[in-house]
This record gives sequence, C-alpha cells and structure tokens, in this order.
Amino acid sequence: MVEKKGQALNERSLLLLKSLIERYIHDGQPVGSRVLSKDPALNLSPATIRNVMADLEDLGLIHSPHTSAGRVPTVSGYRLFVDSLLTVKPLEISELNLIQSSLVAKHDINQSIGVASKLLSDLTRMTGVVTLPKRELVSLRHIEFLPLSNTRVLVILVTNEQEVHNKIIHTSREFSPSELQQISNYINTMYSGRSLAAVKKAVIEELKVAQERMNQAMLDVVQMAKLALDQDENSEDCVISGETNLMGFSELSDIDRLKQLFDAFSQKHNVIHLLDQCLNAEGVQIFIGEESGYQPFNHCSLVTSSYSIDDEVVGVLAVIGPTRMAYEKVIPFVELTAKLLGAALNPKTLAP
Amino acid sequence: MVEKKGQALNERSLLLLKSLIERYIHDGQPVGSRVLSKDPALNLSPATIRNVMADLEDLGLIHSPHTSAGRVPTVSGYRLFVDSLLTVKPLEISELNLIQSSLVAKHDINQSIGVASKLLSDLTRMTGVVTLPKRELVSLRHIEFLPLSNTRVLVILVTNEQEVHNKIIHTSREFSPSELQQISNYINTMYSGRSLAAVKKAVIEELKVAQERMNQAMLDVVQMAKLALDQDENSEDCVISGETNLMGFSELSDIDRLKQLFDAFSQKHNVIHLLDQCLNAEGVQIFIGEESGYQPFNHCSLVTSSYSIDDEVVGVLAVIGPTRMAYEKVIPFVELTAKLLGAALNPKTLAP
DNA sequence: GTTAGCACTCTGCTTTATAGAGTGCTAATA
DNA sequence: TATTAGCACTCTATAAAGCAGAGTGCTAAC
Repeated sequence: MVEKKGQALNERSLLLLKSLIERYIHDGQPVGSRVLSKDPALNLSPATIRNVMADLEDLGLIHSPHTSAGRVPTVSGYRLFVDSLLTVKPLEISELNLIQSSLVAKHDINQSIGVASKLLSDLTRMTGVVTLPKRELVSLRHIEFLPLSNTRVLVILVTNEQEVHNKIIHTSREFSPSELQQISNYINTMYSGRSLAAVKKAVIEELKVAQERMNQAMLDVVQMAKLALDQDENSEDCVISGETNLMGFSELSDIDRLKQLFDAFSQKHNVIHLLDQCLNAEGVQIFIGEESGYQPFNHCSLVTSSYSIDDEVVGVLAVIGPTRMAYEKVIPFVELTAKLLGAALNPKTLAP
Repeated sequence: MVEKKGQALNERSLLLLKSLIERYIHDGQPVGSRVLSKDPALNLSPATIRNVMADLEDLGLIHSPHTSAGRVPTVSGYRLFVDSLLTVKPLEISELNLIQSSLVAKHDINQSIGVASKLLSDLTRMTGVVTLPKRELVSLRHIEFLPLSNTRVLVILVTNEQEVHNKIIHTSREFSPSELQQISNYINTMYSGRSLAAVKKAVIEELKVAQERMNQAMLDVVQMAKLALDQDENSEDCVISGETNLMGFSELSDIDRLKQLFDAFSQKHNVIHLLDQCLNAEGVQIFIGEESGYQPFNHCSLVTSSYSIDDEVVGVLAVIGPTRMAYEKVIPFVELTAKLLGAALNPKTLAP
C-alpha cells in the first residue's frame, strides 16, 4: 500500500473520492470513514476506507482539518472531481421552462443580460454575472450625428435592431447640421452592416489615405468616425446579481472575506478581466478556489461559459459561489443559460 | 430629585447627556460614571453622575445594556443630541478643497452624481447615496426621432447641455423619416426651454383639442410626444457607493442584518422612496435608527439633504452609517456637498 | 444638593471536566 | 496479500465553575 504513493489511482479510490466529495457538498461537514462505510456503492469497512483516505491525503486530494475530524476535499480533489468523476444532473423541466420563457420574451439587449444574470443568481441561490456583448463584435447598423453647442456633437450609434448607444464627442471645429448629415450619410452607406472592429480598422486605413491626399472632406469624415467609435472607458461592462446570496454560506461568513468579495463586485473590472479570459474557450469552464488567481475569490468557485451570437463568441456569463457548490446542477444550468441567451440576442431569431 | 421625573431637563443634565453621547460616539462602548467624572466640563463625582444618569434613563434618553455596563444613548437621546446639543465642526480645508475640485471638474450629469456619491462615501468612510435629478423638473432642450424598423422609433431627448436620454417607442403606424423630422421640428419650436412636467401637461391638453377638432396631423405630433415623455419605469434612479464601508462597523457585524442592508441597497426602490420624502424639506434632515421607518435601516442613521439646480429642488443626497456616527462632521459635509453638487449641475454656471 | 462607601450584579475570561467523533496502528482473518 | 476488528490516542466542542473587573443603586454622612 505504501509503495502505491504517487501512482495512478485505482477505480475504488476514485469511487471513494467521488462519494466523499458528494457527501461533503451535501452536508458541508468533514466526512469520516464511518459514514462512507454505509455507502452501498463502496461496501467497505471503515478501516479499509481509512487506508484509502490516507492515500488520497498523501496525493493532496483531501485534507483533514484536525486529527479527529474526517476529511474535506482540497482544490485538487475538486478539480479531479469536476474533470472526471462528476455525473451531471439534467435540468428539471420547470427550471428549463423558466429559463426559456424568461429569455424569449421581448427584451432589448440590456434587459436580456439583466434577466440572464438574475436567472443565474435566483436559480442557483448564488451570484450571477453576465458580461455585455463585446462592442467590437457587433455590427454597425446606423450612425447619426446631432449638433449640440459649439464643438460638441452627440453621436447615436445603432448596432443592431435592439441596441442603441449614445455619447458626446468634442470635435476639432464646429460643424453645421448639414455637414453632419452628410458625414453620417457617408459613413452609413460605406460601413453599415460591418462589425465595429472592421469599421474601426477601415477608418484608420482611410485616415492615412486622406492625410496623404490632403482630402479635407474625407479627413473630416474619418476623424469624426474615429471619435465616435473610440471606446468609452467607464462603460459598465457586466451585470452582477444576487451578491447578497453569498452572505448565507458559512464558509464565507468571515466578515473580512465578505468585504473583499463585495469590494470585488463593486469594482467590477477585476471580475471582468477574469471573465474575459474565458472568451476564447468554448463551453463551460470552471475555476475552483485559488485557481482563479484572484485573491477575493479564494474560497469561491466560478462556473463560466461564453455565449455566442450567430456562432460568434461575444460575451461570458458565470455563477459565483462557495467552492462547495452543487457542480452537477450548476454546470448544465450555466451551459443552457449561455445557449439560450445567445439565441435571445441573435437578431435573426427575433421577430422583425 | 424624584419629583423632577418627566420634567424639563436642567442645564447640567443636558451637558452630561452631551458629554456622554460624544464619548460613546468616540469610543463605541457603554459610558460609565467614572469616565464622565473625569470630564472637566462637568466636574462632578461619580455618584452625582449616577443620579443624573438615572434621571436620563427614566426619560428614555439613555439605556443600560445590563446592570454593570454604563449607558448608551437611545434613539430619543440621539434625537435630542442632534437637535439641540450638537456643536457642528467646520470642515477641514483639505476636505473642502477636495469636494470643490472634484465637483467643479467638467462632467456630465451622471458623472457628477457619481463623483458626489463617491465623495460622500470616501470622506465619511460610510455609504453615500445620490438620487438623480427628477426628470420632470429639468427642461426640454431638444428632441429628435429616428426611424428604426417598422413602427419602432428611437427618441433622443436632450434635457440640457449635458444630459441626453434615449429610448425606443412603438408607434401606432409607420412614419417616414420626413414625417418624423416634421414632428420633432414642431415639438422643438413649441416646447423647448420648458420643464418636462410643463411639456407633459401641455401635451395632454393639446391631445384633447386635437381629438375634438379631428386634426390628424396634430394628433400624430402629440401622441408621439406623449410616448416620448412617458416615464421609463426601470431607470436607475440613484447612485450608491461605499456599501462595503458598512461592513467594518461592529454594530452592523451581524450577518443577517448586513444581508438585509445590502438587499436594500440592491433593491434601491425602497431607498429612493425614503429619500424622496426629503425632496420637500430644505437643508439637512436626519433619520436616526428606526425613525426611518424602514426595517433594514433600524441600526443605521441617514443624514440627508436635498440639492437644487437654480433654486429648484431636484434631488436628494445622503450618507448612511451606523447610528453611532460623527454627526458633527457628517452634517456640514452633507450640507456642503449638496450645495456644490447643485452648483456643478447648474447649466448657467457651466462654461458654454 | 452632593458625595463617599459598600454590597450587589453582571460580563468576560480562564480553567477544568466530559462526551463524542475520528484517526492510526497492530494483529487477526479470509 | 488485502481486508477487517479492536484499541489507545488525539482533538473538538460544550458545559460548568471560578474569578477579576466594571459599574450600579442605595444609604448615610457632609
């Protein structure tokens, strides 16, 4: 038995680990050999179980808070569990219906995002986050310039049927309403239908050409377009709901830890940065405890999934909760919500 | 002494109450007769102080957590304190400068509100709230309609130089761009410069007239205007910052209480409703403990002030913290912030 | 009216005792 | 050789007991 240390685990050890973690997730208390011995799937005596547990502890998969206290999973233990041991549980019909009906209802983008975030938090009783669709990836439908006072111009940017942005830019000189009209006409005919990223790229290209050719009219157009497309920094990039749900969990009941967590939620940019990493990965991705690399989430897990509009990944959503969460339910739930949110945002699937 | 019960308090008792509350606010622990006897302003023996404290307790101004524990102020005690005993402390120059410079900087309305809220929370190390200016009270500068698909129309509403709203409305029939142009021209010439409330009233009046005279063109105009002006329900009406600051206070360290408090913050509408009550009152208003009548705030105090643009009250700001807060500093601070926020939002004081 | 003195009460902390849970090790068993 | 029963041991959690300290209310003296 001692020689086995560090070697691959056999079937029985894995089954035992699975059983232990399931039990711990359910009860929230360190699991001892006695309770596990009653699991009919194992059918082992407490003594044998203790031997196996000692092996698992040597491998760093479980850990004993103190001598007389059963075992709890470590991060590595959870990792192994979600990667290869987990039996995902199909969603209940009622939940499925709720998600479907909530997201299908007529909403603009922001409302849909809000609904999704609230669904995530309400149904899991944890915290839900949804990032807004990356602006560069949606396409330009229509742009409009309205003169305000002096050199200030209001830009209205319609990205698809549902979504309208507005912002104020400061131009280098004063433009007349008809000039502005001309400029927007030009941009609309040239670029509408293309993605904002593509438009931005094209505009920068045009800028060079216009400068070379000393084409003032063209220069006005592209400079204006550039100003209009430049990112606004302080835009709210994600919607978080159900923060207070996390206050109920005993593993997060430490007030300092909670403060860090809630500070993180109100800062947002760190959360966004973390989620942005998932933009590339398709499907569900999980961060357990310190795996997120973000200290306030050390005692939390994130179950994330990117979501796509028309097969293009545009955003990420996630459920945040204590490491001890019902992964087998949360994972399929996050997966489905991502899928349905993507569908709900797709202009093609919307009634005109 | 016994006959005095229920009668007006003499000078000395009030001075003692003041001293006691100041001490309690400073230390956060029940104040006993021994410590108060060392206050040179009182110059009384512990025994005498105990007698006076017994009177104050009979009057419900202070309260003893248990037999051997000094006294703490009750809500009535705090009330008397802030109403008649408090010596407000002038702001420090550095704070004054910070507020001034932060608010004077060029911002649009939303940014100014955010800055004010953050100032309130940062400088008090408690929670800051600022309601957005009541929309009815600002005046219409410009309105514009852009056709989207079918019967959907994008409304751009410019209320003053800094502020732009946009929303989508559904019209009864399809309008051509030129029709929309005509309609907006008409509304702009007729109503711009008037307050939104006045415009709304006038529109409803016109609606009747147009219906009577069967004037279809006019009917189109006013119906469109009405749709454009109707309130959007789910608009975010206030900005809260520094929620997590409240996690540091021992009197709020109960996790259930905190949960209630944070739920209240994320719901917002109850907070807004509470603050709306202060719209009528000029100057600083204070709610201590249960006085707010809103259960989650039972262990908190609110120091509120309305703020005005051009002598017209348009919104409210507040600091929320534990009942045991440094009122003498918070009050002048809230007062000043309200004044400077109002000035910062006044278009007349802004550079064109 | 004010104050010193004193018995009394209540908290908060430390100490001690006890029951219970769970372990690791050893020796017996299949 | 793998499994199991048995047992001494460790650690926690909880309650009970003891004790110092803070503060009070009351009485009697000033």
